[in-house]
Amino acid sequence: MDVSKAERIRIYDVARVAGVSVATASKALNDTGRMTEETRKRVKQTAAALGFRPNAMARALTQQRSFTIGLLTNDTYGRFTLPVMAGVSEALVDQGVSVFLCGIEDDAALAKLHLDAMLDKQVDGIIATGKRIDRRLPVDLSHLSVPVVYAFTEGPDDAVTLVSDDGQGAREATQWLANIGRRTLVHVTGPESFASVSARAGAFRAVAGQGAQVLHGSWSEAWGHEAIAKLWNGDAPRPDGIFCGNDQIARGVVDALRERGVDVPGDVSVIGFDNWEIVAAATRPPLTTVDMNLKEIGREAGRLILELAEGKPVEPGIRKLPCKLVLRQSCGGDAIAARNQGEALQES
Amino acid sequence: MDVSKAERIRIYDVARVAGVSVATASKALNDTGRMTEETRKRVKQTAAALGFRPNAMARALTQQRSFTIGLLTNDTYGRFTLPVMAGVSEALVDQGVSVFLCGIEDDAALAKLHLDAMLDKQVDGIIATGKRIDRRLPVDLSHLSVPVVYAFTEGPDDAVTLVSDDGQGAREATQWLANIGRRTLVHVTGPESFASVSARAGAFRAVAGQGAQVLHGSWSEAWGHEAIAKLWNGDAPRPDGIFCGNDQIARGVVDALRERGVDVPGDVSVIGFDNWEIVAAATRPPLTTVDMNLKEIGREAGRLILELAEGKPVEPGIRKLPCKLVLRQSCGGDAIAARNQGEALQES
DNA sequence: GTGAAAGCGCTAACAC
DNA sequence: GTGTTAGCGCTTTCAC
Repeated sequence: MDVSKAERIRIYDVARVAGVSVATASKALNDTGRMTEETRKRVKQTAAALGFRPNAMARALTQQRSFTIGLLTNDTYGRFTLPVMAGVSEALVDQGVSVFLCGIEDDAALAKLHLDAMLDKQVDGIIATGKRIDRRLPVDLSHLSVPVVYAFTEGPDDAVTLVSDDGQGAREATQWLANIGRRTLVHVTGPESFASVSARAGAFRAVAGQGAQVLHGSWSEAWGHEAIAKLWNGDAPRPDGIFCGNDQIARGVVDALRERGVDVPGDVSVIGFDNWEIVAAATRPPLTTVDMNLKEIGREAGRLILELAEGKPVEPGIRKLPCKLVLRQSCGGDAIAARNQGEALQES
Repeated sequence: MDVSKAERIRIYDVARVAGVSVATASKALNDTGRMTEETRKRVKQTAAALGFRPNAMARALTQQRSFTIGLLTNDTYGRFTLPVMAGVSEALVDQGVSVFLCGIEDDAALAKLHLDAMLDKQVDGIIATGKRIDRRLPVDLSHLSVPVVYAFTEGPDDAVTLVSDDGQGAREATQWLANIGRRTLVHVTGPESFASVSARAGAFRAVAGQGAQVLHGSWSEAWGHEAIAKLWNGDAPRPDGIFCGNDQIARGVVDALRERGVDVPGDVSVIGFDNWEIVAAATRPPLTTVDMNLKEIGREAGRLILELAEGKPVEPGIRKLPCKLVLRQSCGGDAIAARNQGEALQES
């Protein structure tokens, strides 16, 4: 006889077996109310023995908390969303909070559909995320009855927003190139229209000098090749350090250099941005690159949405989380840089 | 005055405004029960006017259906899970069903944690998915009180399971190479331990001849390079058609060939497997490759879990969904192949 | 200390 | 046709 499909144990069953009322059982299990320590213990033991698990929906109905949040994203490819999602989930699973994932492309109607479905399901909060920090999702989340946290996507001014610190990441990368002795630096990056591109380019120039060259193109390997063709065929002095706007460009750059017989990292050091494993690890040599710590952004978003859901006050505004330089082999001079970095720190 | 945080409209409000009882309002809105068409219309209009949206949790409590399902995956990277997820979501969002995404790595404890959380939340069903079709998730889903569908991961024999048809995909790819006139075919693929590797290799040999060479290695670009080194430095006749086990290997193969001065697709045709955009599109030339139709697997999984949740009978067993050859430039001879393909079809 | 009773928002029998 | 009543499974006053 199959006992697997047995009905779920309800608190009513626990109460009956433990010889107490439903009310007492509830209080015992939730560590509320007053009662003999003995009673509480007995109820808990019976609950455990029976394998009782409270029905979250019933609980939500009374408590006005569903222990459920929604993650709205327009990043179908998942390059940005997945790490964020992983972080969110990691921060929330221990609190018993589950996450609805809603991919909305850039379709306003689809976004509304998902949003309404989530709201109907009484989510405790919504995390909005996307693929760039200067674009909004095609849906207005500013007047909902549940809290919203924006992570890696643009939100209203008075919202709680999390982004990576592009300036700091670019600064560290450029500084690293300088520290290992590279003197002629170039930044090969994406389209000027991206806010992150300006932020990174600005930081690059602040370290490399205002005259340092910045080349804009698409976010592709092809553009990396093209940029090297421009740099090597032109009249200007060739760079010995190249900081790229993302890993795909960096891979194109490294490939193009190798094809010209230029040694990386012997002759030229290259640093990427994103730390997208599939690209960075497969490059020959593997890319030294800037990691945006998206998972940490996710974790923080999870923590914040939880605090908001619990009614705790959270200071609105944009929070920039630091990036981290990940060392592989495309840069070289690690020992030198480490030493110089150490000195720089001591000086400050 | 901010009206945004206004309390949600309940069915009670609709009933009061429409001048009927709550029961009548419920029936009117759900198109059940009997009443004047006029009453029903009036109730619906008031509901719309007030912006009434039923509380899904309250509804779930009575109906025993939460309109929520769980997606369990151990594919952190998301290369397989994301398309599947997109398909699932696409099939379900119109039905008002939301999806809990749970990444469980290969951690049994984490899996249990997520599973329990979902079960507590009364999900109507669970879709299990992973990164290979011959491995199980680290959690037993076989005796749950909710239906389970396995998509791109191994399940029990009597379960409903969806996988891509590796044999058919490999057959089509190999046949294509033969159709464009390639005579010496080689298959460069992943570790023998993968069931999909055997399936693809078997289909390859069935078309290319039992003596056709199959090289096993890792799923990496590096292995693609290595394989070409072996093939070009050895004594055996060099192939003019190479079918690869995934796109990363294919990219390694194409790069290695180019570096040896071998023209792709002029001298050698290369076909990959996976249609992983980031790899396939960035390869020079872009890869012709086999797409596993993961999104369709997801859609089908969504449809099936819904039928099961509604109590409809679904035939258990493994369902293989067809793969599709995606033409880009690494293969060449499209016109020839198309003609031969056409003839082959007419003959059959 | 413990339990009876009310109620979260909705649906479904069953009266009228 | 429409309304009254009784729950779904749980938490929470408030008596006792």
